[in-house]
Amino acid sequence: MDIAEVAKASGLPASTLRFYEEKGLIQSTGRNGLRRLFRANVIERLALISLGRSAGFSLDEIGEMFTAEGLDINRALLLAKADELDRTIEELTSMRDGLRHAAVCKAPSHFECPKFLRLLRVAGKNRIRQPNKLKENKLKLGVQKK
Amino acid sequence: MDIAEVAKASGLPASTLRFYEEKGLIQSTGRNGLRRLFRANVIERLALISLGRSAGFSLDEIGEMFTAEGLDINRALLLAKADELDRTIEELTSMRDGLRHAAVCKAPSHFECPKFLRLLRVAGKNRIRQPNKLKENKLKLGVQKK
DNA sequence: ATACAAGCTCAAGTTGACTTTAAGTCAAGC
DNA sequence: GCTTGACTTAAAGTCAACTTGAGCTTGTAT
Repeated sequence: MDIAEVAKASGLPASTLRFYEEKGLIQSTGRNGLRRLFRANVIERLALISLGRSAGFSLDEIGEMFTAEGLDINRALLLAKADELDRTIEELTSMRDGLRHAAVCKAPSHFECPKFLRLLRVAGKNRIRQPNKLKENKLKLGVQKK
Repeated sequence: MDIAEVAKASGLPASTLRFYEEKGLIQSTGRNGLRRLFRANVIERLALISLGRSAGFSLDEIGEMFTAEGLDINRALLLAKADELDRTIEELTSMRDGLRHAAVCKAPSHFECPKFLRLLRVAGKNRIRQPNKLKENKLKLGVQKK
């Protein structure tokens, strides 16, 4: 496959594919002139990378996961990330409840509302970065049937 | 209060306070020579800002929330953010379950495991940026009693 | 044979939320 | 009078994950 096909199949721009290759996350298997050639299984790779990103792994972490040939998934790392997600989920949940309460709370100042004060205590940690303009993400992974 | 006191009370470095002032998120009420003076209620402001950040608001969004004097919270914005949190929570939950499953799954390739494939479909959207090195966040908000 | 769209490389730019640095001001203490 | 330390400013740096741009090369269609 050439880069355009991979881009289309994965939903990722060619620039990202080059970037991922440079980072060692994917490999091209040769060139046709200048042009990169990819094997079809790169799509699966990219799906895994996308998945990892969604789960909060950094590209570096993802890179450490697949060694040499094929994808060797580090189970401990997975479980650790799952635990981290648990904590995040809990915090986001309090946050969501707090926001809903704040929207209807009648206390004259939020600082006089006990729920709001509890919310303040819950916050503090767990700052969320604004995601990278995820305009429309159109990952078409129907994990192709050969 | 001078900037050092505010820094201590809020847990935020002075550089961040200057940055927030420049962004219009907090105000200093005057100067003693060159030195900024803050009113005590700036601590509450900072607590709100921290809260907003934790809930996923950008600084710009937070800035739009408190108009002029005092904090005027935009209820619609709050509810919208709460809904957004709901979606995020759902996705993170699938993600977490998927990770836990992947860690124990016996299928020869993850691509042969139906749960894993479902996980792949759930992902796609909702990329999480690595949080801003949140070494130790030590917000000491005991919301001071006058 | 020639045009041209699509690739290529390498370097620099973008974003958001800060942090760091360099250079300067100032009150207090020795 | 001089040092020290806490503060000031403006500008530059950081981080991750990409994106963009300039300028060059190529396979393929006319």
